[in-house]
Amino acid sequence: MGISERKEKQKTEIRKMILDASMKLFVEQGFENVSIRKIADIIEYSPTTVYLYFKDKNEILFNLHEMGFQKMAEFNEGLWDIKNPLLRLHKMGENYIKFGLTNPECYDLMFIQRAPMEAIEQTVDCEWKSGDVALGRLKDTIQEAMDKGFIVKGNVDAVSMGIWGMVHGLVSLSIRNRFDKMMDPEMTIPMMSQALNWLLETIDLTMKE
Amino acid sequence: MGISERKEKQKTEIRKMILDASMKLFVEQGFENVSIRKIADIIEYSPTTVYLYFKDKNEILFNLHEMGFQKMAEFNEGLWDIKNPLLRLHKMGENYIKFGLTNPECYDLMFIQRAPMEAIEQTVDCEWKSGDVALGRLKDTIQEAMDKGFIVKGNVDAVSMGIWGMVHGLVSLSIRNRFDKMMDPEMTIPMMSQALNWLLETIDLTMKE
DNA sequence: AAATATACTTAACACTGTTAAGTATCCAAA
DNA sequence: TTTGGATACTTAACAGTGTTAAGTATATTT
Repeated sequence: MGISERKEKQKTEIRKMILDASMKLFVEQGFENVSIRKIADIIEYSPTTVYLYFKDKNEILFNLHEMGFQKMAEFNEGLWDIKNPLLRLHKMGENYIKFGLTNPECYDLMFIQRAPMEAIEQTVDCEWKSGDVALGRLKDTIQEAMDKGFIVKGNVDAVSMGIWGMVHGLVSLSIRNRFDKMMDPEMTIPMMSQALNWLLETIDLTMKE
Repeated sequence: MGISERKEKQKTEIRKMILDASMKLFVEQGFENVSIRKIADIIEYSPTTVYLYFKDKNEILFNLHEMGFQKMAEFNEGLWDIKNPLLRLHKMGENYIKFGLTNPECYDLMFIQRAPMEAIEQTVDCEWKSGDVALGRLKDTIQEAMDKGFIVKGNVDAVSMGIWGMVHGLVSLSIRNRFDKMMDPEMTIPMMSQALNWLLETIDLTMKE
């Protein structure tokens, strides 16, 4: 079936064109400028054509959100070679914050915007795979730190949630401008590092006694 | 100048009508249904009249955000009588999470949406007073706990930021549906409590030795 | 009575996501 | 070769959004 194969290829090629255009708009003009009409302009098709390749805008934004996770994965390359789980946890937290602050729009789409989750809702398996994978790595690291007696043993799920909550809270308060009027802009990053250090030093058992 | 006073009163009365209508839409139909035209419909004026009383929609949303902080303050009444700063800190955290989860749209406007901060940006003093007050209370409690030797001494600003970050992170991940596909919906609230307890127990020096 | 200030409205601009209906183009069967 | 149908795409429209310039009554002041 050479013909239907070529058809299929064309289908995925136009899908790629749409996603490329979306990404271009996203990185060059920001989230609010990713509109169906502007995408259509770039790929030189009519706006309605976009709907022949994607169910709705949420599905496009879900794909951008996935690319965000890929970018984050690249950003975290080399982290998984770190043997000491506590040190790895430290670097993971630092990287998470750094990634969020240097890619605020990307982070926003991944962890704040509703659109990608609404796209998942209308899917068959209805799973947030990217999120699961990312949290999984955190859990594994914390489990390992507990097993080795580096931090106090406890509910891994709750502790993971707490640590993720803290770094996400710091990043999202920052990129949604809740720190702007609260403190010197030059101090927010050091302060966030300090907050993370405080948490990780507090749970660290290796330094004590 | 009785006449200009009456004028002024009328001005504030219509402002109140607009805000009442906005709040009505907000609580009955949700954030996405607060539109200038719908507000105008309720108060039985034309949409453009709204702009004679408010600079833009952001200014209206800023006012709703302020009402949110008032609601939160009422929610927290009785907290300030608690003598033990560590216990108070505990209850503050619990209340913060509870408030966020029971008033998600309200919380969203207060701590996630951009609109209120954009309204502040175009103001004269350019200060987030409500945020300052709320964080101030957290700082005071943490300072007190440090002074009394209940928790490890450290940078109050960083610790406050960390704790606020964590509770905000948990609430915002929850109300922006990042936990939905991650765990049993019935377990998220207990899990969040557990995460908070874990943090506060970890920093608690009163139980140790 | 005329001029001016106040309060409000109409109409429009420039957008948004989305859908129903219509039109070419290509491919296969009669 | 011609006809019929699937494929790919477009036009036009719906139902909204925030916002502004310009116009119109009404009321007040000169």
